[in-house]
Amino acid sequence: MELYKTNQLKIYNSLSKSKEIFKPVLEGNVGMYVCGPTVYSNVHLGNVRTFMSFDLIFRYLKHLGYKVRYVRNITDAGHLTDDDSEDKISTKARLEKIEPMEVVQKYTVDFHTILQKLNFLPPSIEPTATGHIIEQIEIINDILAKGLAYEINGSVYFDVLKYNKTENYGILSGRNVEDTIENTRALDGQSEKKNPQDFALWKKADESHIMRWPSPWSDGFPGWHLECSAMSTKYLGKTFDIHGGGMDLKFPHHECEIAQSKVNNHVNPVNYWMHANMLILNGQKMSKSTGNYILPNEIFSGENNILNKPFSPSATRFFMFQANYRSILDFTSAGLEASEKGYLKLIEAINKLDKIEIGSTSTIDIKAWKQKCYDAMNDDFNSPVLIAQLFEAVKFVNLLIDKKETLSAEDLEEFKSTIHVFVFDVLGLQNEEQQDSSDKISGVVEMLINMRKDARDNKDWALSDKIRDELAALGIQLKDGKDGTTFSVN
RNA sequence: GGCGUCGUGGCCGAGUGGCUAGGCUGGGCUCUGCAAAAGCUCCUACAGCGGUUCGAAUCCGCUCGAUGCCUCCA
Repeated sequence: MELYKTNQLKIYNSLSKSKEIFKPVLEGNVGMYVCGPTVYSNVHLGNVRTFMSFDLIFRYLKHLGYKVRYVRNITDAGHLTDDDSEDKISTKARLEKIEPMEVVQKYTVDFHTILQKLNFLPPSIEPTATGHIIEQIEIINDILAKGLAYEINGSVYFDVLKYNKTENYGILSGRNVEDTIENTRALDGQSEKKNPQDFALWKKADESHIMRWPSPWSDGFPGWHLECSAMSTKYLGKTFDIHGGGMDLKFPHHECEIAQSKVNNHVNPVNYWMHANMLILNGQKMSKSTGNYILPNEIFSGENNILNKPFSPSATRFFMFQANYRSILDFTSAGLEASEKGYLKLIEAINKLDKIEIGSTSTIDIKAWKQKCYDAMNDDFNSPVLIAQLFEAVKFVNLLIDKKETLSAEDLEEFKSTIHVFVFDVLGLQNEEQQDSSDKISGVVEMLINMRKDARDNKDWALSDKIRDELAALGIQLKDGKDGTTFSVN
């Protein structure tokens, strides 16, 4: 039987601002859409955090036995820069003297490479905005026909005030349109709009604009909120289960999506809105536009001004999951170092699992422990609490090896498989320690351990300590236990 | 200015109307040739001020502080 039938999952819904019992539209199936990156520069760690949160959610939903269609788009057109109406992709192309689609390709590859290093599962569908121009034009036609958009000078804008007469623009972000009117006065640069809070569905391209498509209104490009509506509807239906993204997209982006889809399809597009919180650096949100950010590769290589040393992808992953996805997380060297130590401790325990001997009875309630792991994840994907339970498991492992506790064959098997499920399948961590110590290194170290044992038996402490210290200098730590010496590679 | 979120022990970070978070750091003990590892153990907390309550860090109000959005943004 599928696990989702016995696990009641609760999800925090941004729309209701409360945790709700998750019930998919179609039993056993989940449709999930997450706003992906705009590929005009390298993804920074803040971007990655959001995607990582949804990678965890994707992984857990799959583990529960749901058939998940996970759609994460690539925004390769459509974002306006603030100084003019050129879009971000073509601005960058001019700066770098290359074709717009070359920029798109370059940073899409970068995005995929980074996510692969961090052991992400690929989404089911990864559609691009430029691949769905026709669908977007269809939606604009429909909204125009329904009288909730208007055309001016070849551009089409969504009429927010008219929409708000019958619907609630601000339902997600808790705003009301009147406030928006008062407070966008200073920023009202685009005078062709009827009202400052109207947003573009289609923008006419000027002469210098390279990325452009024909449409009934002008040669131009789609507005930046439209692609998500078009692609989510196309692949997941008019109403689907989960829509995710960063907290900063709540307004206006997701608000606009709701408005577009409601007009287009007459139904609420999303049942559960999920928003991942921001990653903070130097007390400020990480952001490309302010320059306050760090790139994943800079973390892995150590080439940055923030961290004292390099950190592996799994250590970085572990750091992220030690905080809840809905909490603001502060990125610091000390924080990463603490997480790395915890991660290594966990992996070390996993590598020792095979040393546990089967006992005749069980002195630990493995079923109760396992249930706590599920309870944590069922409570809005509470990864920090799951990790706390995994550290309980580390404690168990050491006690079992010391024979201070015992497990029956059946319980031991369940214990091992549960650890593997949560550490590798759900959290998506990798056993980096094991990969680093090849058979050859293991053989050499085992030989040195034997030599050291002889020295210790002869009370030749000088030689014994020399072997230990020189190995330590190479990053190989020896650990003397009751049943001999083991080692770990850092 | 408007709409939000948050303020937990040395640090990072869960959670909750009365009952242990967890990790890192520091102290003690056990083990050990010594150390490390491992085990046990100790330390300290819920921004401030009021209110509700038998009882609040947890609910309500105010104050202070931080931060996000309101303009592209994960």
